[in-house]
Amino acid sequence: MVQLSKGEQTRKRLMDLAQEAILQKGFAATSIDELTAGADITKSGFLYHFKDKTDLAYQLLARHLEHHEEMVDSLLKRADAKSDDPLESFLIFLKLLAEMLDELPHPHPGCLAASYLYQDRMFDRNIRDLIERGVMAWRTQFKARLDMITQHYSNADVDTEVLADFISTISEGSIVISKAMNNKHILAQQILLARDYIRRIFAQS
Amino acid sequence: MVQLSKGEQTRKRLMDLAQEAILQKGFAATSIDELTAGADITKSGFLYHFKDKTDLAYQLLARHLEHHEEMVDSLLKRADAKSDDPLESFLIFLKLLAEMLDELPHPHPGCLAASYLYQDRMFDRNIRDLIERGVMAWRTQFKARLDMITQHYSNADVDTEVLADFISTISEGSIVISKAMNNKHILAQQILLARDYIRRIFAQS
DNA sequence: TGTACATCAGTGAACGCGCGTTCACTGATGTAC
DNA sequence: TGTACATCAGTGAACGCGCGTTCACTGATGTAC
Repeated sequence: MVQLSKGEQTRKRLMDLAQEAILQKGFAATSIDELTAGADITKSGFLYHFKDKTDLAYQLLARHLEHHEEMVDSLLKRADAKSDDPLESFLIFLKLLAEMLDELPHPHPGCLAASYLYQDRMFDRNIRDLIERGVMAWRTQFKARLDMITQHYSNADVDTEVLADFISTISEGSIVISKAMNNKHILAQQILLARDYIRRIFAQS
Repeated sequence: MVQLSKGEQTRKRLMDLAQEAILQKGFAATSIDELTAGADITKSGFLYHFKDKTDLAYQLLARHLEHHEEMVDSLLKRADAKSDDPLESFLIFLKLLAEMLDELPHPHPGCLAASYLYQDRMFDRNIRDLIERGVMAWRTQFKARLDMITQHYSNADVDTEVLADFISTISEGSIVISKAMNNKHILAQQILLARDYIRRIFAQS
């Protein structure tokens, strides 16, 4: 763990509080007042760390996308360490992802990008572009894996770009359905279905 | 089309404006003022139709779930008319759904239930229960279909409840990814993948 | 080692605006007898 | 056919509160010479 300075600690506390509140109530309903009350700081202290409220939104999204990328990279690496076969490795990755999500202590709080997308008129170009680049990065990463797989299993006729998006679709969709049903196991269940689909696509017939 | 009274027309205009605004900005950022300005009415006129702002939210969600149910029922009926085989009929349904979504003139504006779920602390029990019952209804309806299919194709080993949720997951997830990438064709692409998966599950080997 | 200055991490008061809600009232239309 | 009353679909003024932002200021820590 990196040691944080006093200012960085306050800043992190504000961002953590903000992320939780935004995922529960939305951006507009999350007030600077409630964050500063939670972080034991004044409103002016908040504005020392963030130039305004949308600056907070931007920083928060950037941090979220970074964390997400780190998490996926780490799982992909662990999967690669377990198999040299691209298909097998990707299936292991999906299994690790499902396991990780199922073992979270609380129900998944939601994806900040999805939350923003359902309020996107609140934000400017910069933020919408950041989301698009984020989702595009997931697509590119998964597509590269799937292209490698199709080279090894040429019997499969598949649009790897659409299939790459499928992983993102299942992730985002299962969060929504999990929230709706108040059932934290839905994420893992749905991801394992996607995994089964990919397995079937490339299964030798 | 049913003829609407003057009051019902105003009410519908308010609800249409509200739904669009909420899907774009979220509930908290959608003000009564902007709706009444759009509907050429005073704020007090709004409160004649809705007892308060959360009453609007409730009515809106109820209407959304009704519309959704009618749409799915109509597609299922059209599919049933084309085949007596439960698997074939379900596959036709998914194709009709994909076609319908792809032919929408504008990008899909989003699902009101998902929007609410990403702001659920704004709402009370009633609204959260309504969402849960809605998603549960989708599950029940699709599960019944899938159970019929498994009876005809007993070679398949499948959890029909999880697979029923899969349809909802893809629907919700593809809306999010479609918004992120600003590409309205993603919904149909993703639903056709889910369709392909179901076809493979029950394909004779 | 001392001093001057810069940066960090905030405080505190004030601002003006927009919000949801309350309340008393009203003209037009529908219904009972 | 006339009259009394009820309902429909609103108006208009006022309310108090919370919001994001601005501005001038400050004590503690770090850095240059």
